[in-house]
Amino acid sequence: MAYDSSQYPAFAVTVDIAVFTMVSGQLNVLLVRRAGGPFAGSWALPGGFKLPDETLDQAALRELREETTVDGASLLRQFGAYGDPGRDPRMNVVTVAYLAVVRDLVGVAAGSDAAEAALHPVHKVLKGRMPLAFDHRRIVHDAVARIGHDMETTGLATAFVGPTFTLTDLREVFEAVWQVRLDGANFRRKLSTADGWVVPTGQRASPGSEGGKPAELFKAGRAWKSGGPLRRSRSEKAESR
Amino acid sequence: MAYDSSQYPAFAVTVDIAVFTMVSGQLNVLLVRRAGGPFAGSWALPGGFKLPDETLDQAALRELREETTVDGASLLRQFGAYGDPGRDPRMNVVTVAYLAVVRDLVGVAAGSDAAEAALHPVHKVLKGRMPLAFDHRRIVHDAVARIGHDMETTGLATAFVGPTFTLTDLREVFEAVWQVRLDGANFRRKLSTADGWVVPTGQRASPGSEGGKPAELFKAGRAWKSGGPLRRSRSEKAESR
DNA sequence: CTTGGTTCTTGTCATGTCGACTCTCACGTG
DNA sequence: CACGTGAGAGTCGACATGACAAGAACCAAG
Repeated sequence: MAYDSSQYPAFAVTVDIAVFTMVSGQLNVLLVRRAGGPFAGSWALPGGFKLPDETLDQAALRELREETTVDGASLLRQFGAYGDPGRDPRMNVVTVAYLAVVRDLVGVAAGSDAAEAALHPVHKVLKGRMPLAFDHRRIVHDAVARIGHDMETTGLATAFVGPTFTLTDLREVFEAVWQVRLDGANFRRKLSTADGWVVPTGQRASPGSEGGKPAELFKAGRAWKSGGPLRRSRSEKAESR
Repeated sequence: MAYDSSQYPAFAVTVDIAVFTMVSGQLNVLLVRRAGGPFAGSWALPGGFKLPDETLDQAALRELREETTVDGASLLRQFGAYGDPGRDPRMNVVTVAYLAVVRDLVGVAAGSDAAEAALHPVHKVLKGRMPLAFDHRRIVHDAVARIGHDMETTGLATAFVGPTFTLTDLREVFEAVWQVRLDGANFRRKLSTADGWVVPTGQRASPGSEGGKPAELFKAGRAWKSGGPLRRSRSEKAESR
């Protein structure tokens, strides 16, 4: 068996990154409008070609910085590879998909390869008739499923909130991603039973215009390193989203 | 932006498959001895190059059949992509890793690209000093972690046992993969509380040479479609394996 | 055929967790 | 200063869990 590399099919390898954030209680995903090439003008996930001298993780980080102004830092997470024939009309492309969760997406700007960048509610992207380039709709769908799953087994939920947060902030993350309603009192009991989920800061948030008792501000504890505090019930998990 | 495919770095894309099975209460992985090329003579995961006109899933299925006599059927599961520079000395290769779980691995034979195929206990591969080709040791490590994880959230555990099984058979799967000891009585209670985990067949297994009451034979119920019956406790999950 | 050892199976009990609910507290608004 | 609102604390019953004990069904040795 000879190892002439020319006898094996050549592929381009790309990375695509699904960046999620919370906008007024709704899960949103960052999309860019393609400036050229196939699907020009369509919304797509930010991404680009992997270079030979970088790892996949590094490529994802680089592309995210190039196409948007998001600095994904350390919360990039690979979750799938997509290589169906014909998924890119130009050539054979296998893409490795990453997801990231950020809390503030204020400086969303388009990079060199993108004409525009904007946040879109996930439910509109998945359920509505909003065509995405390539198979990116499927990738977004898988990413959302992965987020819901990882919030059970990792501390991913804390990535949606800031360094300090109220329990209501955190609860709304679970409610939005899992599409459930959680009892605030039980949520507090679960999170504050001496486990290290949340650490009180002593400060209080100022109530909204509708009044109410000011909520305590917490920061995330150590327990999130090895899992999440809540698990979806079997019936909740069966939801299709 | 021009779309001349020659201006983008070319990669070879491969699929590697980690096939796991249970041998006398121990988790084993199927490895092949490389017949030629880099790492000739070393043990490696079965795998090979993806072709342009097939999906990644199809490539994994094909390679598994070519290099071994395993017919992985529908239980192939993609779990990661690996593309570090230099992981293959020949060229730029990105590999997409799959895992499979089978119950009977009697007809293990080497295919065209492999000189030999054999099962190896996972703990020897990971902890002992058994060098694998490329970064396959890391891939096996990730695959084992994924199996342990998926056994909490999918019905993967049932893939280790046959169409009918005793509760002890099934319990040993959890014990071997999670490296824990489970109480047989509580395990039975959990699995048989009218949920549809196990369905009695009415038959009984014949006890081993050491005697004992013959165990009931069950078949898997519907509940495994949407999760697993057991969850690891936080302390168990912290184990490094 | 009896005895001991082994495994499977059923049962019990104390403890812990979970969902649902009520009540009080502290704020803003009219 | 009442009132609405959201935060936080407490209660209760249902259920799940871990630990353990005891009975049932088999094998093997004496």
